Amino acid sequence: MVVSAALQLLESGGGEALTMRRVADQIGVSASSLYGYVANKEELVQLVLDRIFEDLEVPSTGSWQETLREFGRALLAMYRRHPGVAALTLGRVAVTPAMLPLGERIISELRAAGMPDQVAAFVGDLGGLYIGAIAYEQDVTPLAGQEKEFVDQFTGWLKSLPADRFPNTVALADTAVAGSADDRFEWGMDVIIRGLATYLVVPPSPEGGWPTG
Amino acid sequence: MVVSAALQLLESGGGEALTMRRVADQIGVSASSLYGYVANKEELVQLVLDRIFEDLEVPSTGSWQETLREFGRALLAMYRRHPGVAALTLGRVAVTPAMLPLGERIISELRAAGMPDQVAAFVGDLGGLYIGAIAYEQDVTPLAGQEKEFVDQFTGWLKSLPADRFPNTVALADTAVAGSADDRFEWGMDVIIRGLATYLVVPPSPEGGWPTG
DNA sequence: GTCTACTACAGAACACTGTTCTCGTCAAGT
DNA sequence: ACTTGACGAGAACAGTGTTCTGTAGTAGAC
Repeated sequence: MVVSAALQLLESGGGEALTMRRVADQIGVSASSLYGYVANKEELVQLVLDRIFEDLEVPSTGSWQETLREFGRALLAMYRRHPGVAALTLGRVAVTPAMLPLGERIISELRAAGMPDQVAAFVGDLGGLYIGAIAYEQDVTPLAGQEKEFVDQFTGWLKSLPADRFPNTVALADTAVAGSADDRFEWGMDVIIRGLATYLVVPPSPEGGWPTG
Repeated sequence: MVVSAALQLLESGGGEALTMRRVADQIGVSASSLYGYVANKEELVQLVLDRIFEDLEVPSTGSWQETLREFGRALLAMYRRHPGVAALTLGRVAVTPAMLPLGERIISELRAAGMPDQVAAFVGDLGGLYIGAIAYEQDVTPLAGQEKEFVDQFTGWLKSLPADRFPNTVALADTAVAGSADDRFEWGMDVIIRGLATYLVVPPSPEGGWPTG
């Protein structure tokens, strides 16, 4: 009830809209009465996080690489559906009951593929941080119409730098902003997955390309 | 003047201490008068970020791997010296003038090592996100004395899960929380650096270990 | 039937936040 | 001497999370 109202507020207004008074209004109750349902805002946030991760599941693919990639995409898509949530997961020990089956499946798949235990245990931390940070960044980034103008202005600034002091920065100005946000996200996941692959006890064959799925 | 006061507040009280009224008090001025020095809090934050990145420099090492690693450590150490700053960089297009020489040096080193332009241009984004997210997490995490107790409690919770439904989670409970925060950070950088190495136009020789410096 | 205990809620209040508006003071320029 | 402009203080506004106090209504006990 209260978490549904909170989710609705997040969807329509982002993280700043998640206010005790607004949640109370949403369910037709005074702000002070909210504290009958919930101890404080922190508890409300935890409930929201748990609810949200209930909708996620780890896809069944052939390879652990593709599983990680697909799950990462689903996670990012979920963050995008609920703006403001990424900011809530960062800076919080965001391990809710709903996450347990997800972590279990991923660890299982990684171990089955021959990944050392230490790596399998840490990969959730690394991936969660990366995707959470990306989602947070895109949350707060200037949106829609302004974005292109902003990017152009930023590129222009980089290009206008003195080429003798910043030759590489100037040279790569266009490259740095090339590609969509999705492209950058996919590339980052690629780096991480390629890095993880080097920990396999059965090393991949170098010729024929790296196992990126 | 104002940024020095702001930095002092961050050092002693963390991110929540950075308040316009407190900054004003620190320099012996009323809150409203602060707006004579600074347009708004956002501008003050940008000034703080720029000041902070002035103290950083990219070390000169033999390999690009060691350079990335050393710079990453310096960045994390800087975040730790100034609690609350990591939260400011995340969710903000945190490219200040003081960062330009740093980015230039890193891009230069990567290109010289044979890294494709696209990778060299993106690596700052990926690394900055990862380190910023880690620093933010450690910022907000319960500190000092409580930490060990909290970790033990968390491990206990994981181990108490039904082993038939979460066999891998239970099995790796100890492994997941093993190692210090620094260990986890170093490992994450290792994954990223190993992943980046796979993009080199001159591929590293697989036998003899991966080039992790 | 009456009284009591308890629950759910509302309203006001407190200590904050960023920001703006208005006012006063004081030094420099003409 | 008078004006102008800068500088800063104080109050105020619209918010925030949270707590305290009071007030209905309702269930159960005698």
